[in-house]
Amino acid sequence: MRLSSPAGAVLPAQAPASPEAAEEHKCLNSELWHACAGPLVSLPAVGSRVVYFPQGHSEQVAASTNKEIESQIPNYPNLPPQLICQLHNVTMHADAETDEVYAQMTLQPLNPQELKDPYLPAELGTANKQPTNYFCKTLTASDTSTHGGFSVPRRAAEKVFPPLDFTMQPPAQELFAKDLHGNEWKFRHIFRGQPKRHLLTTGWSVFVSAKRLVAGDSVLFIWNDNNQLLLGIRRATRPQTVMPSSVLSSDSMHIGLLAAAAHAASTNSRFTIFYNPRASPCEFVIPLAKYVKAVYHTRISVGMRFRMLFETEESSVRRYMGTITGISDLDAVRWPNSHWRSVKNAGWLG
Amino acid sequence: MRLSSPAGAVLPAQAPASPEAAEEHKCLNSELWHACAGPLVSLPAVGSRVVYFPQGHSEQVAASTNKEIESQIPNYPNLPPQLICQLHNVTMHADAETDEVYAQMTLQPLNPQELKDPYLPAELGTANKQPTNYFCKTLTASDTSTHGGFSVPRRAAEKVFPPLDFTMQPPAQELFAKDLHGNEWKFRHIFRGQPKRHLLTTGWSVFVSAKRLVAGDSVLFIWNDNNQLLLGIRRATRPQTVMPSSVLSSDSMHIGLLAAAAHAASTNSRFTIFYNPRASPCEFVIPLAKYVKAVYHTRISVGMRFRMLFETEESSVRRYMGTITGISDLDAVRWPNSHWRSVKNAGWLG
DNA sequence: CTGTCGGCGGCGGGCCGACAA
DNA sequence: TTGTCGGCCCGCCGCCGACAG
Repeated sequence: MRLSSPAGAVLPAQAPASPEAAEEHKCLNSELWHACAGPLVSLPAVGSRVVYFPQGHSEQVAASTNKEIESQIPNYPNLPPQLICQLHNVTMHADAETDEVYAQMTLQPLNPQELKDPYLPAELGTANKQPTNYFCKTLTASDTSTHGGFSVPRRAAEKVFPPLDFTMQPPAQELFAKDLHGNEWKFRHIFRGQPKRHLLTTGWSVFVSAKRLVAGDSVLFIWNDNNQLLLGIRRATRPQTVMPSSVLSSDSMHIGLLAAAAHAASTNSRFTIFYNPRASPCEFVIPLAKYVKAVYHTRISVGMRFRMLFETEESSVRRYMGTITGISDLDAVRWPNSHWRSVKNAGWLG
Repeated sequence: MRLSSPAGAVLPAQAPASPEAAEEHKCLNSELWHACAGPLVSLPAVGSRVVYFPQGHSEQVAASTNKEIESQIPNYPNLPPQLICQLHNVTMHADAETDEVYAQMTLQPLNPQELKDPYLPAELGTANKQPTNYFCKTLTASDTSTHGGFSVPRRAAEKVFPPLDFTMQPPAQELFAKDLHGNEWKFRHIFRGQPKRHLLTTGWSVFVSAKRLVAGDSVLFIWNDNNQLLLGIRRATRPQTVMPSSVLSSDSMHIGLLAAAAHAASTNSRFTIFYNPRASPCEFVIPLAKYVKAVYHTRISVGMRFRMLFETEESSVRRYMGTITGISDLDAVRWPNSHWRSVKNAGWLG
């Protein structure tokens, strides 16, 4: 028998007896999930009211299946371009194969009288506070090579890792870090070399192989309030990384998404969607209060300057300014009066 | 840089410049596809008329997403339990990750007048003739171990591989075999040991790692009429092997499947489905002629004995006899008068 | 005939400091 | 401060025949 396969089947230290059970019942670490998702991703609060954009959802599915939307899709005249819903449930997940983070949301369209309820300020959505004791490093060729280990940036090691005992020569310790699935990984952390530097040696290459990391991907360590070390990854955005599903045609998926929303809207019943923050850059479920504020309380007009937040490679946030050059519907036939991307943002780089 | 990753990224010898292009434009080797699919899987002929069972399709999707069908799904009163369609296109595919074979079909529901056309005998579907010069072996622990190579059954080697030059000591040659994606794999074939036996040595472990084969999986070699060696795999049916998609909820997928079929039926337009022969044991697209013959020309009654074909582990076909114990609809509320699995086959093992 | 094992040789994984950017 | 490299050691990959079922 192939006992320690290099092909990702390597068991991390102290793997739980049943990973599926852990995935199903235990709550995914919220801090780590948000860190992997990035600073710009926030999830609406459970119980709050949100606006769901079928068109945006459709774009995400199109991006995930690498298929542009065909024109064969039937019209759903009863499905409005935006659906105001009660958010009954939000659960955070991570793909078992790729560790890609995504969220599952249970939505219920509201009937006209429920729409009249005043909204609470809390419904604006809680800000996604990134953890304080964490660092994120983009892997170099040396980091992912089999020739050596992982070079830890000095400040990062001092801030995030437990302090080394410098009376030892060389100073070294064992680190245990939990990933999104709750699996624990063991690394040897050593301070050596000339000049001295922090390194992760034994255990590192197993992690790289199992997660199939390549140069350009990023790793992320968090030291949380419970004195636990958490470990996440953010893969570099590689083109053509997703592959078409062989379960259902992309056309049927699009129809399913629309028909499910239309059916839920007509019967005021719950439906379930997946939100992949890193698969497509569009949030298609946003807090109702934020939407109302944006659409009704702000007067948008051509020539107005605006501000956008962008995530840089180092995961900091930068601001860009632009000028609005036009306002129109993207697809006026299918989605009349939709506010989805109705603001043309051409010129924002100028 | 990690030049030869063990995690399936190992490039086989003479890989095509663009695998995606090969996958898209070149036709998958039909012989190999059918061999991997197994002797009981046959595809209807392009241009023929077929019967499509939404209920069976639904079962496949349920099996692929590991989710039982929820009751939230709307009714499609205009969608009959079986849909007679023109089969416009059939393409054979293989999953890029797992090599799992599946077929894509383009169907168009027929209008009432087209239904009156007499059907041709050819529409019964061409029998799936398995290739003659082939062998299939279930991998042992030794075969998948890193300790050694692959032990080739003697008769298989003599029948399928090119003859060795027995004047050499030991007799040996290099074999090149193409997989479903058109990638070529190189193996050293040697006849040695005491007693003498055929072995694949150098190159074998790379193949095992890349395809992530484990003991219990099967490999399949074909020597075709063009004197090419073809190489396929059949994975052992492992429970819980498929994982839920994070693109679309399984509920939405079910709705999409039904809504797509209903829309196509009402407009007589084309729709696309995927058929995964090894994911679920149910053929939900069958030749019209076969269906007509089975339903109308055969009188099915309780107590009647019948015959079923089964695929054994060694891929031969065995026949079992049984007795029909009852006739009923599986889901009389949702699918009244459906012939899908309307024959209860309890007792067929007796 | 063929599955598994002990033997063993050699490649490459992986730990080290040197050096330079 | 940290990315890459030469040096080097040893663990395990993988080729061999020996056996036995």
